[in-house]
Amino acid sequence: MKDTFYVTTPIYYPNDVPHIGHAYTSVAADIIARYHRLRGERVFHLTGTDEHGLKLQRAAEAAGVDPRTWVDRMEPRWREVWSRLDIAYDDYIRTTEPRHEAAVAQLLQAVYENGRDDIYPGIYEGLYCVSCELYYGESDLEGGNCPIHGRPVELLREENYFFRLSAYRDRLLEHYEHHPEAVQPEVRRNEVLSVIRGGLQDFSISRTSFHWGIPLPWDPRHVCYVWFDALTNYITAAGYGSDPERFGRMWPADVHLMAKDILRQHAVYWPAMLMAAGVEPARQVWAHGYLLVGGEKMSKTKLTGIHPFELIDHFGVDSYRYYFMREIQFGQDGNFSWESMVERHNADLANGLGNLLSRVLAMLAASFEGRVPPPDGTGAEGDLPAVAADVLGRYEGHFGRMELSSAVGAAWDLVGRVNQYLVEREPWKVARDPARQEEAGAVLYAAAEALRILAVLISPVMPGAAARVWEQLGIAAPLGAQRLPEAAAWGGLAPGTVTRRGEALFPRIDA
RNA sequence: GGCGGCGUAGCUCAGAGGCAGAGCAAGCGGCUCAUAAUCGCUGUGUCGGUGGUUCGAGUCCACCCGCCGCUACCA
Repeated sequence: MKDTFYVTTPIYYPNDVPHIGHAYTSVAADIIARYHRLRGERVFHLTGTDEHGLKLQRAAEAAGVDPRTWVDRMEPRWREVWSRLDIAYDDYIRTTEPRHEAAVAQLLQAVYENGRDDIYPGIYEGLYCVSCELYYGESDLEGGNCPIHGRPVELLREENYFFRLSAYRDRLLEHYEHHPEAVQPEVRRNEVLSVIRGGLQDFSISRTSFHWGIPLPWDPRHVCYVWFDALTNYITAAGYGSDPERFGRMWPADVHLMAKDILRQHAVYWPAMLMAAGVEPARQVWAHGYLLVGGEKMSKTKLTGIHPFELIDHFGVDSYRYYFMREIQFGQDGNFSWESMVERHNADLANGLGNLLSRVLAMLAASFEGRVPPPDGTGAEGDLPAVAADVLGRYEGHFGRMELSSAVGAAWDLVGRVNQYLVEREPWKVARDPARQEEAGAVLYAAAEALRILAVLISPVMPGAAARVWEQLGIAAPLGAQRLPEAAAWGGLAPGTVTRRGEALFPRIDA
C-alpha cells in the first residue's frame, strides 16, 4: 500500500556541465521534498545521472579511457553541486548500476511479452552525420547540412526495435481526461493533449551503431536507446521487479519534475511505456519553465550558461535557493539577473528577515539578559498569532498547488507584520520604564515567537538559515523534529530560553 | 498553416465585467532597538493597437501588430 510521497528530478547527463537551469529543477524538488517531510510524511526524493549513450562513449574514447572510467570521473561533478546546494535526496541512481540494468531488462521484457507486439523490429531511417555519428531530425539541420560540421548528412537505414506508441493514443487521452492534474501546469497539459490527439508515432528503442548501453534481453546485438533506459530510473529506485512490497509503498510517483523541454517524453512516452508493461503511470508530471539570461534561453554557444558555484560563492546557498524559488513563478519562464538577485537578497533576506532577527535579539540582550521573557496574557502580542495562522494557511495552500513562489512569499507577510508591530509597540522605549518591564517583555516574546515560526516555515527553502535562526533563538528541541502544523502554532517558544545573538543572518551585499 | 500563451507603473509581475494593484526601485517624513536598518506617506499608467458588445471593458467578441511555446507541412 502506497505510503510515501515520491518526487523525482530528471537524471542528468554527466557529459554536460551543470548550470543553474539543472539546479533549478533539483532545488525545487528538494524544497517540495523537505516541505512534505516537515508535514511528517514519509518522503522519497530521487535524482541521478544518465550514463549511457553514444556521446559519452565518444567522450571516453577521446579521453582514451573506457566509458565506465569516464562516467566515474564525470558523475561526481554533479553530486558536488547537489551537496553544495543542500539537496537532500534519498536515493541517487546511476543508470550504469546493476540494479538499474536489471530493472530496464525487466521492463523491456514485460512490454516485449505483453502479447500485443508493442515492441517489434523495424527499419529506422534517418539523416546521419558521419562525423558526428549521430542522427538528426530535419528541423535540426542547417540548410540540409549537419549543424556542427556543416557537411551534408546521409540518409541511413538501421535495423531497430520500435515501441508501438501509436497504439496508446486512446488510452492516454482517457487517462488524462480522468486525471486532469496529471500534467501541469495547465498550458503544458493542453500541449500534451494536442500532441496526443494529433496522432503518435512509434519510436525507436534500440541501436546497433554503438554499444555503451543496456543490451536488449532478447537480442543483445542491440542496446537500449535513451528513453527506455533513462525514464525507467523512476521505477528502478522504487523497487520495480526486485522488491514488490517496496514498489507498492512508493509507486506511483507523486510528481515527476522537469523543465518543459522533456515534457513530451514524460507525459506521452513514459505513461504509455508503463501501460504497456502493466504498471500504473505517475500521478503527476510537472514541467517548469526555463531560466532566461538577458531575456534569452541560456546557451552554450553564447556562453550564457551559469554554473551554480558562481552564485553560491557570492550569495551563499540559502540566498541562492531563496532567490530562484521566490523570484520566479513556478511553471513560467523566469529571468535571472545578478541585479535582481542582489535586490532580493538585500530587501528580503538582509533587511527583512535578517534585520528582524538582529533587532529582536539585540533588544532581548539589552533589556532581558538575552532570556526570552514571558508573554503577559494581556494581549500584548496583538494580531501576531492571527497573522501567523493566516500565513500558515496560505503557505500550505500554495504548496499544495505547487505555487512555490507564493508559498515562500506568504512567510514574508509575517516578517513585514512583525517589523510593523515593533514600530507600533516601541519595546526599546517601553523597556526604559521600570514600571513597564512586563509589557516590553511580552512584546519581545511575541516578536521572538514569530521568528520561531518563521524558522519553521523557511526550513524547506533555506535549511541552513532556518537552523541558524533556531540556534540564535536558543531553542533546545531540534529543528529537524518540528512538524507542521503543530510547530507553527502560537506559543511554542518557552519563556526563559537563552538566546544567542550571532553573526548577521544575511550580510548585505553591495553589488 | 493549425492550436495555445503573452503584451498592465522605471523593473518583475498579479488582477479576467463595477473607482487601475503588489513587491522592488525612487522621493518626502517619522523612529533610532536593528545589518545606512525599520515604519508611514507619495503611482495621471494611451492596461500593445483598432473596432465592437455592454449602463459600464485590462477583463467579453472581431481584426491587427509584436514576442513566445507546441505542432504540421513545404523546401
